[in-house]
Amino acid sequence: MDYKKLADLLFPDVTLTKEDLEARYPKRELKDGAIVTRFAPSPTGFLHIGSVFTCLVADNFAKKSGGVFILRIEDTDQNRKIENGVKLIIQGLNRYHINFDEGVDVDGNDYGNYGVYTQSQRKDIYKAMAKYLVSIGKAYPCFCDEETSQRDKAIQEASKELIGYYGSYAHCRNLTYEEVEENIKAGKKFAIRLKCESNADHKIVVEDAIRGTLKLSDNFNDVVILKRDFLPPYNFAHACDDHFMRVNLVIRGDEYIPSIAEHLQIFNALGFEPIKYAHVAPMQKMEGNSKRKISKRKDPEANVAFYLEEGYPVDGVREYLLNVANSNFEEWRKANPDANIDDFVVTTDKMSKSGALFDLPKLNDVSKNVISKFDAQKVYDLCLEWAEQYDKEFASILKENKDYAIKVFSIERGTPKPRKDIAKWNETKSAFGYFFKELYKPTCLDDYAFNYEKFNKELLKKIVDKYITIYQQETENSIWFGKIKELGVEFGFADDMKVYKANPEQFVGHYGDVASIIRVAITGKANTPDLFQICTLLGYEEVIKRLKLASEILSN
RNA sequence: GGUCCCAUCGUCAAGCGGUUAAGACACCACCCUUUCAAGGUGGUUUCAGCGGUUCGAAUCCGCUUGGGACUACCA
Repeated sequence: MDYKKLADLLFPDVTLTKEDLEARYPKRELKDGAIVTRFAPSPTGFLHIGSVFTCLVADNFAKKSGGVFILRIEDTDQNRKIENGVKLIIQGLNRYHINFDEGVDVDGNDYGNYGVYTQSQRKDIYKAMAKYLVSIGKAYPCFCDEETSQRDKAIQEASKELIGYYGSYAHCRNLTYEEVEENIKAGKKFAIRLKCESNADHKIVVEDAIRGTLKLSDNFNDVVILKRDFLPPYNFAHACDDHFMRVNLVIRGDEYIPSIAEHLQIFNALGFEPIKYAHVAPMQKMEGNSKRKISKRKDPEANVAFYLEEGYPVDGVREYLLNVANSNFEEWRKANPDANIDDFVVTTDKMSKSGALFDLPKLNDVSKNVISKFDAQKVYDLCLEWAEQYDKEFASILKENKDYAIKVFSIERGTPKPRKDIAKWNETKSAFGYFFKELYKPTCLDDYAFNYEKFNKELLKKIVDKYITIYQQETENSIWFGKIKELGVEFGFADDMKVYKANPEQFVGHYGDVASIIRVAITGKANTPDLFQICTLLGYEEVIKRLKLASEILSN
């Protein structure tokens, strides 16, 4: 068989050669150990949080090693492609401060010397390489239709044989030149298949950067490397693109582990150096008693939009994800509490082999810590940015009361032990809303269970009423608090915690309880920052107004 | 079904043949207390099971169980 002739018959228009491509995409001149890697999404839906995770890791590898991080769009499946898919991905990634050295921008323009970076525009490369494989006898045209493969599959299933296109099921593997020519003349469309030289009994051993040594069964299938539409499936595009983009570490989800053998076979047939892999475990989610991969369909938290909507600060999510990525991150953060997150070096050997369960409470904790370190201006800016998109009412209140709002956010901020009231911006309103007249809702004090039988409605009202008569705008916290204590003593509360603890039955409660009553009366909340500062910000009139309101509600 | 991957507290996890089996989140208790938080201290809870190898196993090897992935002209 003259393979060269066959190749020309199949690809009469293709003149591009492997040598041309090797020359067009020369080896990169980078320092030793530089990692060239890529993120290669398919524009088939929203941006998945797992993608952000993988990108964070990949970006870190590339940047820290003096390498390159590439964005490549894998849009060879024309059926699953969605409108604006690419834009969605890039914008989402940019929100999380992930930037590429080469790739495609939001407007679809390429940047970098190893492009183009969109697979549907790289057809000439795939065709050239497919032609090359045919010309050296390592690939062949396949005219089989879907019916044939369905039928074969049914037979294989029934007889418990391996499922695939191999052996006697590889109908087109040994077609003669004349038969191929005849089919083409008849107008039959064809795909290109790799001529597999191995079998399932053969085992291969692969070193994975995360998994370590992997023992896999070899591929036995004559896999399709060029579909009937002459676009490659993932396997062939992966080999051609990662080779010619001079990628040296492929970071991808572990669902690809079973196809490593197939991919390496393609690299080998092509005469490419085998590539290194790092297979990342996917994020998981609890369902019933078992874990499962976090799913685009079922889980809102799979979509990065979820975190944006909830108002998780970008730095909080990034920090959480890094926490999941590398077990020593926490240690590093402890040692470098104020360091920039970008200074952390992610390593493959510290990456978990099994998928981490997405832990929202942990995210909240991380996020609270991150926010607690922001200054008031930053809290204001980020919160407003969030509110403008997701809570217009709150946004306009923030804008109208900018200086005031910043003062609110300043309470106990910038201290060695800053408050940790909020984990995400959508909590700001409920945590600080009472500061704003528009959002303050008086609450019935009696609804609060103070856990003391003696705390009846009448007593509460008496305390509030009395406080109204003695309240003054103080300049000193100590004076203000002294009055709270005095007020308590008058109604039988202890003004000394130790005395109270020694004989709790002798008192109605302690000064903390008095403060709580006043706190709820003024703010409608049991948990707030320092009440004195709140009163100062609110101003005398407003405080009195609210106390009167509280008293009124109690008399009903 | 076949192939492969994975398995330490409720969750994230250190661990690499000898440890009282770290730490973090969550939960509980206590302490501190000029309120609320924060903080401090302590606690509950873990090596999936069974067999080997070894003086010695969470660690190495088998099997079992459980979970997951793949099994497309999807990626």
